[in-house]
Amino acid sequence: MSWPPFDSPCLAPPPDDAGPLGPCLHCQVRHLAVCSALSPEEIQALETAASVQALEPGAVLARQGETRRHVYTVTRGALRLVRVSADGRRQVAGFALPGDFVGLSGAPTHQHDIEALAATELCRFGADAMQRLGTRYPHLQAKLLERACVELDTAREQMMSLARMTPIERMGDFLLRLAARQARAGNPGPAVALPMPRADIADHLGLTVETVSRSLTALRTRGLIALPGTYVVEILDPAGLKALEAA
Amino acid sequence: MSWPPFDSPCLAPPPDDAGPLGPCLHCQVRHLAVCSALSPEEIQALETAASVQALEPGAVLARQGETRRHVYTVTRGALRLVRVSADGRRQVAGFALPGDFVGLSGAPTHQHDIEALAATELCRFGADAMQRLGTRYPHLQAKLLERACVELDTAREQMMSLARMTPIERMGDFLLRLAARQARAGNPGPAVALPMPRADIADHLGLTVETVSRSLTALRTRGLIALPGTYVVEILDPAGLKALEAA
DNA sequence: CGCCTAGTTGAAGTTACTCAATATCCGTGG
DNA sequence: CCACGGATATTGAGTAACTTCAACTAGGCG
Repeated sequence: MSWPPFDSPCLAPPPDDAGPLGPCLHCQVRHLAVCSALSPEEIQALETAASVQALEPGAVLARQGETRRHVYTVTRGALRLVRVSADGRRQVAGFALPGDFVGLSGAPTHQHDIEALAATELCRFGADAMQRLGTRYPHLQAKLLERACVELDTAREQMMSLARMTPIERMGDFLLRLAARQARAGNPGPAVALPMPRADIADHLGLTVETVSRSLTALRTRGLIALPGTYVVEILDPAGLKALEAA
Repeated sequence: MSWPPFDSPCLAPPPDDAGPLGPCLHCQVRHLAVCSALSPEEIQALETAASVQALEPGAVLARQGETRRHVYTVTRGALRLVRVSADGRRQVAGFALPGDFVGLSGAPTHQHDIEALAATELCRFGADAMQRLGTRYPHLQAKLLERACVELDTAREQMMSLARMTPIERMGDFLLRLAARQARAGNPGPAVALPMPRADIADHLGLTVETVSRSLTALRTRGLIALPGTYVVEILDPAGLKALEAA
């Protein structure tokens, strides 16, 4: 099995004084701090509860049904959240990129398989430690809640996409969303990396691989995107893509 | 416009000593308390921040794009969360029944129109008051977070349904889910009330009204459900319905 | 009692899926 | 370094399924 090439930078470049926890954990904590406006005390508490974890492409972080013992924040790479039904139908609930939380759920067990799409690094927090921290630092928990609510909004957007958009519109929506996330993570350009194979996009958008391929071709034919490589999309006409959805 | 008949009981029957806040607020607070194992102090704080709101069928609680000033818990009736795109495509993100929270979102504005499907009563909390309460009572905020995570799980289930199920399977899934929610609210029987018209079910499941109608007929023909009235479904064979989805 | 809205049922038309063949990309081994 | 092999992606033709369009039925309110 070969995986799409994908290397994402740390969210915030590690400063020289990264400290004993190493650059990646540091930048993750910095990221959390930036997002949450945490106090030094809170950051210290987070750092104490965290540990770093690395995954090879294809590695499995968790399996559907396993007990949820940790929550994670992604610092590098990419993950997919996959659900497979008894008869083999596959659904990719989402992709986790640097800065995203993974493992948030109301259930005591994981609701998805969580698999690395590329070389991935995460910060791991014990679920109960996180809960204790949340109780001790309400501000932190408030940010977690906000994060969950944003995820909720995203999921509902995705529902709209699945329920009411044509394949081409879904593809455009997906690309714009991915571009926005990569922009937030520091990738400015029109080139968007696709860390996942076509099959994952298909299972994410409720389509077949063939339809995904045809949709990409259609967008290229219309001059909205370019496809310099299998796993790279250049967004030539963001406004045109956006217009697809609304129209 | 006429609305499906729907009357849901208060979650917990109001005791005689309902107090100055009235029976419905009382039972809502009791509900929150039961779900959250709140302390008397926390309950008192909640009651102080809350006020009751009633809606006629068809009344609009909020419009997409409006500033979110409140969060609500439903004590009676039913609501729908609707999103309409620029070109008129409609999506019902979900239905809120007694015991559900409404208004949770990561965005500063409402992401959906929120409309009453029946005579509805809610408890209203100021959004910032709620935030203050959450900071002051971490336990309460933890419950809110859990609630949001459960919503997130639900939304992802819905994604699976939209992406990978046939119309008949979606219909079965929807009915089972609705039955489970009504069971939790105290309705035990095989009879499930549909507080919404067919068009709302269609826009919720990503189908057309016609397909919804045909799916219901198909389920009835297979002996899985009965349709004693337009807005009532009897689930004759829950196992058979469940088997549809997995198969 | 009649109109109007909502729901059901039927026939035709699109659209995305399925099946099949070809092309391309990568990693491997000669 | 090039050639090969396997997997992934693209492209093409046919089919099934859902939607669309249309007619009909049922129920509620004036």
